[in-house]
Amino acid sequence: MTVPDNPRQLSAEIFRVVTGTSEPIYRQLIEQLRRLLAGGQVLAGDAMPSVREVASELGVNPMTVSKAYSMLEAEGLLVRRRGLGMEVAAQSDGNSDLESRLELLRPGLERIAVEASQLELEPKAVIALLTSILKGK
Amino acid sequence: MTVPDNPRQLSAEIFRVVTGTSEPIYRQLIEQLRRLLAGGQVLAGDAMPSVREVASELGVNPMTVSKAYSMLEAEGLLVRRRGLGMEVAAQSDGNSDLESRLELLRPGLERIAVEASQLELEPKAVIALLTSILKGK
Amino acid sequence: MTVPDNPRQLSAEIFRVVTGTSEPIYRQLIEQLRRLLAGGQVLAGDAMPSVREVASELGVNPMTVSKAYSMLEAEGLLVRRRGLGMEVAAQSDGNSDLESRLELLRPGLERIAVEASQLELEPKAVIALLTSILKGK
Amino acid sequence: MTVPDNPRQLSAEIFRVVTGTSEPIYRQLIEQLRRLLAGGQVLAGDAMPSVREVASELGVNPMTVSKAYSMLEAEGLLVRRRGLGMEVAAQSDGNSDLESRLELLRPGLERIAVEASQLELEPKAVIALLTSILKGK
DNA sequence: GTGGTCTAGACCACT
DNA sequence: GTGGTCTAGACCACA
Repeated sequence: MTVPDNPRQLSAEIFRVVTGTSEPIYRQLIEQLRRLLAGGQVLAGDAMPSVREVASELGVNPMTVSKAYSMLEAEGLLVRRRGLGMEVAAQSDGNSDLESRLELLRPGLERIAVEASQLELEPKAVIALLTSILKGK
Repeated sequence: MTVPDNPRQLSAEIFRVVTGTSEPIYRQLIEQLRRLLAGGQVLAGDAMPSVREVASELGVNPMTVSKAYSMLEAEGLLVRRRGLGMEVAAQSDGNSDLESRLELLRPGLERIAVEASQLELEPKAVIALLTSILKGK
Repeated sequence: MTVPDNPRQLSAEIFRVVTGTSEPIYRQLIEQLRRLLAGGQVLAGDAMPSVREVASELGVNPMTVSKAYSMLEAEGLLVRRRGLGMEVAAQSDGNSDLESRLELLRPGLERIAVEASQLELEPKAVIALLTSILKGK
Repeated sequence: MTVPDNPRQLSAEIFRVVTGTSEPIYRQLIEQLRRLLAGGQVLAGDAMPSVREVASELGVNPMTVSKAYSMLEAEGLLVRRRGLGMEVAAQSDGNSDLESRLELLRPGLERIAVEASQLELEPKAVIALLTSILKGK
C-alpha cells in the first residue's frame, strides 16, 4: 500500500459497479467510497473525480453518480466546492483502526456463514475457498 | 449432516429474511430454498410450509411468499398439489457434490475479497474473523 | 388549533411551494415538513400523502417529491412502509417547546433585520408591517 | 441616517454574502445594492469598489462579482467608466419614500408569517423576537 | 395502489 | 469546465 501525496486528483477508476444485482448503483458507490476512506486509500482533501467522468467511465447516467455524491455530502464525507467539484471532507478521519475496518466486513461474513450452513458446508472448506480467493488477488 | 426421513412437513423456520436491504424478500426466499436443496436439508417430496404460515412467521405479506413459491414452481423446483399445498419436486436433484456447493458460495466470497481490499485488510485478519463467526454458530 | 386523532391520513394540501425563487422545490418541502412537525400540526404515525398525490397537487414531477421524502427518511423524520407509503416516524418528537420553535424562525428574522438596515427602515416601521401581516392572516 | 458628501469611494464592506444557502451570490449582491440605493446609503455618482476588492473581501470568485456588476449595469443602476471602474448611475433615483422601501421588505415578512403559522407561533412571540434582533443591532 | 431506481436531456449557477 | 435541479417516462418490488 502506497500513501500518496495529498491532496491529489482521484480517478474515476476508484469505483467499480456491478449490474444485474439488486443493490442500487448509487448505493454501491456510497459504500465503496466509505470503505476506501476507512482503508486510507482516499484521504481528506483529495479531489473526487467529476460526476461526468465517473458516469462515463462506469457507463451510467450522471444523475446516478450525482445522487451518490449528494448523499455523501449530506453525510459529511464530501464537501462541494462550487464550480470546482467535490472533495473529500477534512473531518473524514481517514484510515480507521483495524477493529473498525473489520466491523465493516462483519455483516457480509455473517451472511456467508448463513449461506454456508444452508449449503451444509464445513468451515474448513469455506475458509479454504476464501483463502484461495484472497491470495489469488 | 443429518438426512431426515422423507417425506415430511417442513416448518416455516427454514426461512430467514433480512429487511433494510435492497435484496427483495421474494428473492431471498428463492435463493435460500436453492441452497437448502443443494445442501440436502430439503429433499424431494418434502411438503413446503404454507404461504400464510411463512408470511406470518417472517412478518411479510403473503403475496410476497406466494410470488416466491410461484417462481420456484415455474423453475420446476416446487410442484403444486391441489388442496395440499406445495411440495418439493421429485426432479430437484437433491444433495449436490461439494464442488457445486462451493461454487454457489463463491460469488459472495469474491465480493468479500473486494471489500477487504478496499478496506486494506490483510487476508489473515479476514480469515480469522470468518473462522470465529463460522465456529461460533 | 385542533389536535386531531392520530394516526390519520395527511392531505397533499399541507404543502405549498413557490416557484420563481432559487430555493429548490424539494428543499421547500423538507423545511415545511420540519416546521409542521415542530409546530405539532403533523404527528408521529401520521400517514404522509403519496408522492404521486403531492406531485399532482403541486404540479411538479413525482421524482422531485420523492427526493424530498427520501431525504426526510434519511434524516429519520419519515419511515417507509413498503407498498403502503411513508409515515411520520415515531421518534419525531412532535410539538417542540416554544424556544426551539422560535430558534427555527431566527435566521429568517435576522435576514429581515439586515435588509431593514440597508433600507434605512426604523424598527418601529418594520414591526408595524409585520404585525399587520401576522394579524391579517 | 447620515447623508455623506458626494461623490465618494464606496468600500467593499457595503456587501455581505452568506454561503450555504441556495440564493446565488451574484443575486445577493444585486439585491443588496438595490436596497442600499433605496435606503439612500449609496448615492448617484458614488464609485463602486472594484471587482477584485469585493471578491477578495467576500472570498468569492471575481467572475461572480463581475456578473453582478454587469447585470446592475444592464439594469441601468451602474455605469462603467473606462479605466476608472463602475459608479452609481445618475438616474438611479436615490432615496425612495417610506412606503416603497417597506414594500421591498414585505415579501420576506410574508414568508416569515407563513413559517410562523407552520410553527404554531403566536404573533406576539414572533414580534418580540424580531424586536430584540432589530434593537440589538 | 405504494415508493425506488434509472435514463435521457434540458437549463441554471458558478469557476 | 464543475455540480444542482427538474422533467418525462420507463420498469421494478411490494401490498
